[in-house]
Amino acid sequence: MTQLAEAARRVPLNRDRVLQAAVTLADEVGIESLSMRRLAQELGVVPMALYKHIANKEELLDGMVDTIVGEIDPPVPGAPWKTVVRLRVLSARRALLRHPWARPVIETRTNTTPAVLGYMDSFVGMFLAGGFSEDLTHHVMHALGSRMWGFTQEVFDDSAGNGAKDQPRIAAEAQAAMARHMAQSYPNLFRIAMAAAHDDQSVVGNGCDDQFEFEFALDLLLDGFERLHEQNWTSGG
Amino acid sequence: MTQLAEAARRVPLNRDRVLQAAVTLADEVGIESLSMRRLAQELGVVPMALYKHIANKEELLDGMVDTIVGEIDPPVPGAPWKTVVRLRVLSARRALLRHPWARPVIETRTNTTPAVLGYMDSFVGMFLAGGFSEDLTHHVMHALGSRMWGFTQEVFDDSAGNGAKDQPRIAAEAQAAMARHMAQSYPNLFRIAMAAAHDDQSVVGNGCDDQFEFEFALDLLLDGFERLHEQNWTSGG
DNA sequence: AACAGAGGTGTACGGCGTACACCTTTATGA
DNA sequence: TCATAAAGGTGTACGCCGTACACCTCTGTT
Repeated sequence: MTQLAEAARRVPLNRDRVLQAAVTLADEVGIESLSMRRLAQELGVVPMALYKHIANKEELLDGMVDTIVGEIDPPVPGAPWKTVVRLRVLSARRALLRHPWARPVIETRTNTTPAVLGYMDSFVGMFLAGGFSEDLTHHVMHALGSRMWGFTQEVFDDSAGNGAKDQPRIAAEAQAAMARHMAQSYPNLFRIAMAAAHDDQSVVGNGCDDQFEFEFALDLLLDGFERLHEQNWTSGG
Repeated sequence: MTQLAEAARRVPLNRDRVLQAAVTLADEVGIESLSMRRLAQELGVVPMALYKHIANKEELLDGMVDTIVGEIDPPVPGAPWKTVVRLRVLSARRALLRHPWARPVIETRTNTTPAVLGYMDSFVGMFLAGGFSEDLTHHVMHALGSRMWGFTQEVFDDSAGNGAKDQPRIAAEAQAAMARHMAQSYPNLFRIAMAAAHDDQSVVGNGCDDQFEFEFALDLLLDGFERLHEQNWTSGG
C-alpha cells in the first residue's frame, strides 16, 4: 500500500498529466475552485512542483483550452460546406457543454496557442473549400466568432502583426521567417490575412474594422429576423 | 487645505459615489486592478468602509454594470422596429467600448439586477411593438443575447422561476405576488414568458431549449452566409 | 566514483476578500 | 440640554491566492 503509493508518486509528473488533472478537477469542482495549490494537492505534490512543468497559471489555462480544442471532431469529409460547418460548430458546442468552465476561460485567453490557431485555420478552410471568397470568409469568421468560440480579430495581431511601437521593428529577415512559418502552418488563415491586407494600407497588421464586423453580423441577424417575421415563422411548439 | 480635505472627507460615502469611483477606476487602471482595497484608497477611506454601502465585491460589479446600462440610449420613438433595434444595439456597443472592462464583467454576472431586467424588457418591447409574435421575439432575443449583451436564458430562472427542489415550494400567495410584480415591472418579459410557458409543461420555469436556441441563431447566420455567397457579395473594400 | 541536471520541497512575500469588534459622529426626542 | 441609538468609518486578523527563491534528492552519464 505504502509502497504502491510510493511507486505511484514516483511516476514523474509531466505537462500532460498536469493538464489532464486540471481539466478533471475543473470539471468536478468548478473553475473558481481550481487553484494551483488545490491542483498540486490532487496530484499528491507540493504546489511549486507544478511550476517545473508549466510556467504559470495562465499557461495552465491555455493548456486546458488546448485540451478541449482537441475534443472537437474534425470536419466530416465530402459534405457541402454548410453541413460541414454546422456539424463542426455543434461538435464544438458539445465539447463546451462537457466542460462548463471552458467558455469563460476561453473568453479570457489573450494568448492564441498553436492548437487554437490550427482549429481556426481548419475552420477557415471549410468555407474556402465551399467556394467562399477570402473576403466573405473573413467576415463570416468574425460573425461566427463569439458564438461558438472566443476568437476575435486580435488573432491576426498576435500571429502576423508587429504592432509594438516602442521597440525597433523586428528584423526583416525574422519577419519573413515568421511569414513563411505562418504560411506553412496555417495556410488558410494566411490566405485571408493576405486578402485582407490588400484592401488595406497595412501589410501584415490586422486589416479588421471592428465596427464593420459587428454591423455585418448584426445586420445578418436583423435581416434574418425580418424574413422570419414576414413569413409568419413560428417555432411550431 | 487641511480643512478642505477634512470637509471633503466629511462628505459621507454612499452607494452611488462608490459605484462611480469604481467605474472610473476600472476605466483607468483596468478591471484586474480594481480591488476593494485600491478602491477604498482612491476614496480616502479604509477598505472595510465600503462594506457599509455594498454587500461585497459581487454586488459592486453588479452595480457597475447597472451604471453602464444607464448609459445606453433609450429607444428612438416612431421608427420602424429594425431601425430602433439597430440603433439601440449600436448604442449599447458604444457604451461597452467606452468601458472595456464591462464586457467580461457582464459575462460573469449571475444575478440579474432590476436595471438589466428593465433593459431587456424594453428590448423585448421593441420587437413586440414591431408586430413580432411572442414566440419569434423569444427566439430572437436569444439569438441577439450574447452578441451585444450578456443576457441568456437564465433570466427567466431568476425572475419568474421557482426551480429549487430541496426546499418546500414557495407559498402560492408569495408566488402570485411575485408574478404580479413581474407583470407590472416587466410587462414585455412577462408576455413572452407566459407565451413560452404555454408551449411547455412548466408554468413559470424557463421554457427554453438551449440547444434549439443555439441552432436557431446558428442557422440564421448560416442561411445568411449562403445568401451572400450565392450573390457573390463582397465588402467592397 | 563524480557529477550534472531534472524534478520535487519548504519557506516566505505581497496581494486578495471580508468577518468581527470597536470607535466616532450625528440626528433625535424627552 | 443631554442621553441615546443608529449610521458610518477604523483596525486587526484570518485564510486564501500566485509564485520567487534557495534548497535537497534522485537518476542517468561519463
